[in-house]
Amino acid sequence: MSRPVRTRFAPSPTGYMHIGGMRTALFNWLWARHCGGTFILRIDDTDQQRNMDEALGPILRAFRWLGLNWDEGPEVGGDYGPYYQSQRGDLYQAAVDKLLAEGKAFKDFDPPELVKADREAAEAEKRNYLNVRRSLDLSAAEVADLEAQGAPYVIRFLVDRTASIAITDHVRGDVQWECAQMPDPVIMRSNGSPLYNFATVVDDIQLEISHVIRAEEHLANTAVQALIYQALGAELPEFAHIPFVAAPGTTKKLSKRDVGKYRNNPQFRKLFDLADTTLPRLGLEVSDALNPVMVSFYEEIGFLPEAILNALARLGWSYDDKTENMPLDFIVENFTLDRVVKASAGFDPDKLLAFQEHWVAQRPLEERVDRCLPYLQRVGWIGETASNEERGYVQRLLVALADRIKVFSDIVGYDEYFVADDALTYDEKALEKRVRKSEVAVTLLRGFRDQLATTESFVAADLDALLHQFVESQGAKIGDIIHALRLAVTGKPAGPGMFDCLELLGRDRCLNRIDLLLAKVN
RNA sequence: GGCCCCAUCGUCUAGAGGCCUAGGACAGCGGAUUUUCAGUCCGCGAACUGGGGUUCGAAUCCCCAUGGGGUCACCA
Repeated sequence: MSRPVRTRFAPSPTGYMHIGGMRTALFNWLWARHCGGTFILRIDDTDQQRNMDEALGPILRAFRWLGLNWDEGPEVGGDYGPYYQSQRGDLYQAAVDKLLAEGKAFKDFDPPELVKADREAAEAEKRNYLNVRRSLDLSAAEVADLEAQGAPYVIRFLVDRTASIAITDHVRGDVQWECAQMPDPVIMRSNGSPLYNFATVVDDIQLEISHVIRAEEHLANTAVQALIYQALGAELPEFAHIPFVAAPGTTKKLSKRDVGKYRNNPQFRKLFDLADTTLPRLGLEVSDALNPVMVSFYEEIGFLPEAILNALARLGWSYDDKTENMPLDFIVENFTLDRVVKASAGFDPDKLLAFQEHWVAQRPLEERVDRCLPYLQRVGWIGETASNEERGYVQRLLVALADRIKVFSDIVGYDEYFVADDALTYDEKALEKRVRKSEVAVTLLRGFRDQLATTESFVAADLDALLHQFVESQGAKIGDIIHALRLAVTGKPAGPGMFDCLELLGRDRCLNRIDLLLAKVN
């Protein structure tokens, strides 16, 4: 039990990185880093024949974005490579040959249709399905004959149905199974490619994986895998079956297949709303690869890696009874398997947003500017290379916006600070209430417009004083005009402090916009 | 259905027999600040699935029930 810690995450190249899978990867990464061990990325592509760059790109990108580096795997290589299952055929073949030679596996010549019929028959009789070992009755000569004829066959691992198998799991404790009802799993297809349950064991042995940390949904697979370890004469790794990530507010596994349903999930709503309003502005749209179940969504929409990492780490793991906000290095230092809970953990968008707010608040202004600029460039509100002037303006805007920017793409919702005066859009409802139905407001606005035109200083504090003096001289209250003023210069009923808005926009734009509104209501 | 796993506030969790009239965080609600929104501050409501045991004592241990979930491929 004292071998070096080596953990792995073995994604299938699907073209996207699932948030639940990312959490599993994170736990593997954390354990390796906590122990000063090695974290490996292995690509489980035994069943894949698509474009590898396209399929793997988003996955590696997610790891890079979150800063989860891998010590061995694609692009970085390593002493145990290759790290693509599709390139490790020799290993699987050798293992199969060994099992075959020792009588621990057999060639099954039953055609797929027959196997299927067996299964359906069992089902019809409400009997538990067990594969029928017809091929086991074949003599050596018959087998040789069939092979000579080129008859297709799969290779099955021969389960000892009198045995039982047990593991000690770091989160589940002791778990055991009786093998009596266990079908002999196919370990190699008729085309010679290995199946997951087999390949993963062969790989984990060869890669000297010390801890297999994976989601609970793999617990059932573990029985046959453990049997294969034994048959191959290998020591079992340590297992830790962590709870799976559930859909918000449910105990059902978060699944890419249910993305459509999640739209109606009240707790998921916020994220989908964010996706629906912001993605299109960025020239993107919700898709199978880009939605709140996928890591790329959070990157595109402008979440901070710290927030995602913090939220993911807290899904099924805790440090103590009060610590919530934790930077990665703290988590690495304190992450242990014994503090992983057993019950499934529902992904909580609200909590994620809260982590995001916390970590954004920690970032220096300069960095927040840097993170917002790309979005503004994407929508064309500032130049491809931001001028110092533009940068300064965005910086002042961010100061005024303060905590209102939750995710960095939120900045594209503040078009009023960038569009031409005559392109400003107005909140109709507020306009009706605050301007059209309020003669006082219009009158005051007209009067204050002249004050703004002639006042010397156009900085927030002075404008504040100016307006207060003005309303006092008119025998009015600030509330009588301020909403109309806000509508006039920003078109919106809410936003940063009024005087910050005025200063930010500057005299010309303010006057121009007030005139435009006044003309509009007359 | 077989096998396996799980069960504390709405959610994420703390809790490893007395520290629990069950703690924290998020969300919710109320109040304060304020020109709006966001924020901030203060406060409130909110949970041990049920039943049997074991024990002086159980959220914590055991059993049963109930409920929820996962998995049963020539997918990973």
